[in-house]
Amino acid sequence: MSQSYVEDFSQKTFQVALVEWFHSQKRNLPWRQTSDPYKIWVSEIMLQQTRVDTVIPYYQAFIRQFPTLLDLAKADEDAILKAWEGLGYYSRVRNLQKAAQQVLEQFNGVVPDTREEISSLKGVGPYTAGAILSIAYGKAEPAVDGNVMRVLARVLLVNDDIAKPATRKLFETILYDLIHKEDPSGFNQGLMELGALICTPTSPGCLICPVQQVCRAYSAGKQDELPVKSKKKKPKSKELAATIVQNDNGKVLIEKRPENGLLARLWQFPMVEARRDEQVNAIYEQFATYKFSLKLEDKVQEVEHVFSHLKWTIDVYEGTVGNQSSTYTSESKWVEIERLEDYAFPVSHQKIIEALKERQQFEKKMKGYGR
DNA sequence: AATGCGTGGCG
DNA sequence: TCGCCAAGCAT
Repeated sequence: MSQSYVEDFSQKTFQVALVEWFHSQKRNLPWRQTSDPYKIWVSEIMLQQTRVDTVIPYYQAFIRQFPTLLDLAKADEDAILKAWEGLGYYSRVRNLQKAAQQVLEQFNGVVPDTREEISSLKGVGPYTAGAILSIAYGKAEPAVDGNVMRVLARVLLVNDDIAKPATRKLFETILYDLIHKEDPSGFNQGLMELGALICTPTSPGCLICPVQQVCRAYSAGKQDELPVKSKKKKPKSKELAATIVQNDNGKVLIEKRPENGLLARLWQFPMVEARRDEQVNAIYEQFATYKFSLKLEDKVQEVEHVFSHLKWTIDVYEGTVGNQSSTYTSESKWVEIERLEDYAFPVSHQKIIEALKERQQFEKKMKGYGR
């Protein structure tokens, strides 16, 4: 019961201390310079599972490139993916664009200000809905993220496992009571800011905490035991082979990843899943569907790519083809090495591309000495 | 409810 | 070196 958690809790003291602390100590972040719901929305999507320091440059570039909801709605998919390159969770930006189009079609171009309407937008879940409603529109709606659950688990001494979906709902219920009705924006952001700066996952700064006097975990000396969070499984390993195929124009072959799933719609070098001892066969089999014949050369690199649930080991090979540079599918294309930067690749491939360019430089130099 | 979906930083 | 983490959402 949420009632039992806030019963005998000095709500007003907590609210006032938190909000005053936030307004005096808050960081000066780019998305705090605007009241434009679209820009606040973009920042909230970027900040999902992503650190502030990582987001800042992406946010600034994104807003410069897509200053309004309309600019985003009409942009090319390849352009928005390129703007998101390196941020991860790429479905976020595709959902964001779909949602921008939804706002144009269904809400006359205005980001809606009710929980029901805003929750109908692609990629806007309970947290993001509450964040936009409170920060952009001043509505007294909870915004429960990992910071908020950690802070409240400590302050209110909640022992529920914060990895369970039901626990987020418990905190939402608590917050409808606990939220500061006159300054929901400062209150919600204050909870998150406190979690980011003071009430950190390890070694929380209780000695300088603005709500130390009302914190139940601190009173009980349990701030290091909370929150309770069950562990994730460790990523499963897969072995893959990628091939850098070059034609005699010096262009390399890239292909677009599938519509859905991991790294959806990003580009990559042709890649197959195969154990080390079967990779050469697997590669030839893969290229049997193309209209040219492949001459496979050496393995040149090995790259690790760790996801939250997967671990790839990619062996990188080089290969060449003759004149015929047509390809079998429309989702593949030949690209000059200098133009690879126009396409959005996963981070593993940025390492591969970097190494490829270094090899090219080296060969160029050796050729110069040879003559 | 449980799982899939990225990346970089840190102790 | 490596597990854990950081302003979650879709299915």
